[in-house]
Amino acid sequence: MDFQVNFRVNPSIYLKDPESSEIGKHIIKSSIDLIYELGFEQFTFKKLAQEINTTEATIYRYFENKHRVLLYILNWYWCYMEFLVVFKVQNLSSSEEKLKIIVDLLTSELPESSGLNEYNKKSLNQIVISESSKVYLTKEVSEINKNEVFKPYKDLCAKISEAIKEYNPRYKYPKSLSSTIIETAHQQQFFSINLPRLTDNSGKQNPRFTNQFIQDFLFKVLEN
Amino acid sequence: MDFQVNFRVNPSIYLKDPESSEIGKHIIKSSIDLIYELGFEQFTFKKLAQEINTTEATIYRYFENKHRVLLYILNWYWCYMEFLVVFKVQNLSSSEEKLKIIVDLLTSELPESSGLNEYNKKSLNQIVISESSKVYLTKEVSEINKNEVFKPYKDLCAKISEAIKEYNPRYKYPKSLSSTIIETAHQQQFFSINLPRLTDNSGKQNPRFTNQFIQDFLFKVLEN
DNA sequence: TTTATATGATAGTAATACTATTGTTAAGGA
DNA sequence: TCCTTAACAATAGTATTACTATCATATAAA
Repeated sequence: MDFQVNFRVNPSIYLKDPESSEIGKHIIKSSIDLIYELGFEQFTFKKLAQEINTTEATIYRYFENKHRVLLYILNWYWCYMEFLVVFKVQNLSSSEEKLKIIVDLLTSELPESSGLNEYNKKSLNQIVISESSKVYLTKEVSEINKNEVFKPYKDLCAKISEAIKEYNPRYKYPKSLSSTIIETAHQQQFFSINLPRLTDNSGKQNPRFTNQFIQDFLFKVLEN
Repeated sequence: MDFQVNFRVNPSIYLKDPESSEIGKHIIKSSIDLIYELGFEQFTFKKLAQEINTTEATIYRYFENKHRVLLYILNWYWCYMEFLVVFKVQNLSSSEEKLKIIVDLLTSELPESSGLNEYNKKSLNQIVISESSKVYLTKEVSEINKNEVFKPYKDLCAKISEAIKEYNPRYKYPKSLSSTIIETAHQQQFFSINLPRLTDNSGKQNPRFTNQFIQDFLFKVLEN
């Protein structure tokens, strides 16, 4: 299956829709590459402008600031992840299978399809792991949350919690467990690479480690 | 019990030991207040200097940059938390009790003792919740990790994983489970306040929620 | 053809994240 | 006692960041 997937990202995130022009698409594509390369703190609109041969002024016509760009990228990711969850889980009768698929999706790299202006999935993946929490860990969360900009994250969380409830309707914390496995998926991958002594994956560098840890954990928690 | 606790923080974090002078102690104390008040991004050495009636130049003699100050504060916190864990868990024979105490410590506010130049524990607590991951979620993690600056975190993690192994020696992921409950303790508290739909604590605002969630899942995971 | 819109080019500002220099004071050693 | 050193204050200065503003040009829509 190879088709174009697009999501309508909440308009309050941007000033001008980056999907509406070539330069806009270029902004997102190159932002993903640059944030991956430099880290979010060192990423600036000036560097981005140089990269895509335009000016800071132009980029500011699309986004208020770099935080909004990160928010846009993550909104896209959350929407895509929810789409993948829905898509891959449909027609499955076993709720155990559903949960396994979900854990796979959360801990594997995004599928690299061959669309033309596709984002670099490897970079996007690393951004999700290393930078995603910076999007809400800010003094202005409550303020920006008023515009529903975290809705795709909440929707993804709700979708996963449905599968959890299906597997065990008596479990009391389906949403917290969802957000925990989403965040833990990023964290344990980050720790495995950068601070392995915070994991049980030091040394061997088992690429399936996070997957195994979370799956083990999830089913034990949901056991009766 | 009311006594002075001090920890020797890794000297590579600072240029001049802030514990060695009044102004140094003032730097840490006021940094905690200001980072809490402004958030880490808006916190600057200029504002800090104004707050304590000194100059930027003086602060730069103690710390290379504000990231190091945050690292110092969190090192102190991790050391203190490990101390509390060791202290409160000693003499307990039941490993179940030990784990319950640990979860309590991770999800409650730090004890407010009455020492003189004590840090504001409420602010410190919020900093741990909202800012702690910024200390490692940076492109330079591996670089700064070489100086052992995350050792207190790893030690805390190791200490908790000992209690886990004691409770269930066959559990395969004690360290990952430790780091997961530490991080989840912060996350779920943050989400409860700021993005409650990512939790099962929306509306009611149960202050014991995070505690109950983590205790529930910890014992289910460690059950045989 | 007119007109609106998007972009490019350029300039400018306030704040940030530093570095450097110089002078004063106070403590410690000879 | 004098001499030295260290710590800090005061000040200045630089490069970069995070914007905002202005104006000219190209191009696509009316």
